[in-house]
Amino acid sequence: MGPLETSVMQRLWAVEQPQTVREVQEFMATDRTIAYTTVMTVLDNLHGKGFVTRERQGRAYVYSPRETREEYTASLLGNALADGGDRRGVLMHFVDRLDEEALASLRQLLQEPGNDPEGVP
Amino acid sequence: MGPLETSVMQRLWAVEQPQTVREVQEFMATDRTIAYTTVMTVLDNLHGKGFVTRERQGRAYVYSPRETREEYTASLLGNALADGGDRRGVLMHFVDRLDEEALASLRQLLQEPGNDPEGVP
DNA sequence: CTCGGTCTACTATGGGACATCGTATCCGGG
DNA sequence: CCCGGATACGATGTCCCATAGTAGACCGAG
Repeated sequence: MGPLETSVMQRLWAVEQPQTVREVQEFMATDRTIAYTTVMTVLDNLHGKGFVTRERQGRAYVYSPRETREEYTASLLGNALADGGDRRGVLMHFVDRLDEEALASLRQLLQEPGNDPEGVP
Repeated sequence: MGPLETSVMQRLWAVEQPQTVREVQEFMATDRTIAYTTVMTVLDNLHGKGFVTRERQGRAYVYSPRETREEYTASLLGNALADGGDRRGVLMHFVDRLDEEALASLRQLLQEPGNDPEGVP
């Protein structure tokens, strides 16, 4: 994903409501100058790549992220881990560089036993 | 990093000894046809980007990876985590998708208290 | 000392992805 | 029916990567 595509995604992630092209464009135009059609193309590309979904609302499309930002980032981590060599070695260096806050989060998340898929009626 | 650059790095990581351009080229030429100068350019680019170091050995350079594959991958994970939104949320989804083996590694790594930097004379 | 082979440095070209936007077309409301 | 806003389509420029040729440097063998 290129930088502009990333900016657009971050905008979609930042607001709750699905956004029209115009809404995204107007927001981005506060920082930089950018044509309506540029934003439209980017959103269309993101849709083609499956990063966002869209739905007609009247005449316009409204765009929403397909995954939350955190889900998406977690996928990136997972993929990198999957083809990055020895997993144990990778994880070792990874935790080595985490700060205390992240370590605390991780420890807690690992304690909660992955709520075993028992009968939860 | 492009696919060819990745292949070259993986070769450097796979062997222990620093490699000359010719050695890398000969290895890659078993799979595909690739010119000596192509491999040279790639190694030179990787050097320019800081992914490999090189040293003169006689007339030729010998190239070595700057980091181990696992260190490099761990950096990728770290960077993704750093600018991928709420870290706790990311980690939650991340561990959710790990298999038992990875979870076991992680649990063990987190138990070992980061050998406190006490006086180790 | 000179020749030839090997190595590097420099340069060039083509493809693909991204950023950028203009024009043409379409459609619903007044 | 016509207008304004929206989309669809396509064109262009740039940058990075893959690919490789050529020229020059250097070293060892006669």
